[in-house]
Amino acid sequence: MSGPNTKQRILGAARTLFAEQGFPATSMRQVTALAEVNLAAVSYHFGSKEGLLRELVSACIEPINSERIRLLDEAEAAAQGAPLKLRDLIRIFIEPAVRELSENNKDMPCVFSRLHHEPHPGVEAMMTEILAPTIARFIAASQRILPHRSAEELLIRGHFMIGAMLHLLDFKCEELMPMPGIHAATIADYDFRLEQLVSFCTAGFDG
Amino acid sequence: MSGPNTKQRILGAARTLFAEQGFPATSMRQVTALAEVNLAAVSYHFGSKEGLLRELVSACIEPINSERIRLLDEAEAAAQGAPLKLRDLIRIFIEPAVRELSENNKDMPCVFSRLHHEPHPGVEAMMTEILAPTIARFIAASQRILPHRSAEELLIRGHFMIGAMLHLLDFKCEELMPMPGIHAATIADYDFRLEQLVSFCTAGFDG
DNA sequence: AAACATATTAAACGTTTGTTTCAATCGAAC
DNA sequence: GTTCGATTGAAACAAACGTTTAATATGTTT
Repeated sequence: MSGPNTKQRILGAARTLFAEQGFPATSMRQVTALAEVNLAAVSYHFGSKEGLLRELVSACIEPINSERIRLLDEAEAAAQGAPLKLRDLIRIFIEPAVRELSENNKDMPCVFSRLHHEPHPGVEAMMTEILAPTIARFIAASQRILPHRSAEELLIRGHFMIGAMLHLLDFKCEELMPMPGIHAATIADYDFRLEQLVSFCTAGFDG
Repeated sequence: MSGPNTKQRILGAARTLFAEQGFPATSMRQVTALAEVNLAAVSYHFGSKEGLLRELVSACIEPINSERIRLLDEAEAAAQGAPLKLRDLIRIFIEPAVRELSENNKDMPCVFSRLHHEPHPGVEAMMTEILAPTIARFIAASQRILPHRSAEELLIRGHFMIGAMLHLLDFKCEELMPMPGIHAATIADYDFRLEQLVSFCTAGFDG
């Protein structure tokens, strides 16, 4: 029994728990208990714990990534061969990920961030496989904007941008916030975060 | 028997394995096998698996952190009350961590990075406890340098800097590198990485 | 109504986990 | 040389792990 869609419930519970505890520390019994389904349902629907992870990974990454491609296609078509503005390019890369933070499930970006750092070999390969075309296009576009910078400089700065973005996605406002003179609500605001990150990376890329 | 110093061997093995696989995915049997010591030695010397983690955390963080404090004291004394240069302040924060990458055990920065993202509650508390004074001083110093920026802006940009730095520390050159026209040796060079990161963050902080 | 693939259940599978036990061994102080 | 605390060794502990099994229920097709 257990509700109309067992598979979706498992995915939802896994998303929450993987975000909170990480993949290796989360047991299938925790997942199925939270999803209120039978333990064997994971093996039945996903084959294994790793199969569940792989399906969750694509569900997390694919939408963000294809939105990036879509925005990039759109912007490059509108530019008609001219280089994009650096700030626009960076926003195209960052905004789809940060937007998940405010719109959809708030666990998703946290999983997204954690997966980037997950030492699990299958996940690493999957991430790079999905992200490689996007990164290649991003580097190419940035080379047209900043022709005086070497490919190595742009690549490593792209990595800095990803690191800053992931750290923001994984950022719980409650943690480091007992600081004097800090208005927590300001930092919690998604638009503030997004604009700050875009500004930081835009300046950093050409700095 | 098992060598002159069982405790050190366990710490070394744990550092390697935690860096490769993360804390939850690493078993005590793996650690003691690599360290070539008896399984019970972990409980004897560290009380528990978590005790081992906690001791490893301080061993990883403390030297980096106290070096930051030392450099900051030194620079502020030399400045005689005048604000530091932004680039110098950022270098003070970044260089001690990146230097571990080139000088000491190459696993250490990877653990350091991974610990920042470890959802383990005890570790999170420990990290913030150790890092809080340093971050507070860094924010205060940056406020003197960039008085036109709000405390919220500086705090969140400090977070971006930490994210970029951690992502660099966790960065394995072999992973994303099969890219056309990229000279891998350039990116592998620690001085190149450090200078790029300092430039990126310096520009980003005031961008 | 009978047959069917699909889905869910409860129970158990064999392993592996972190930790403990207790005897054996070590290294110095007396 | 003996005593004593500190350390190591081999073995076992209960608990939790991912996965599998066989039986039951469900809903659709003949």
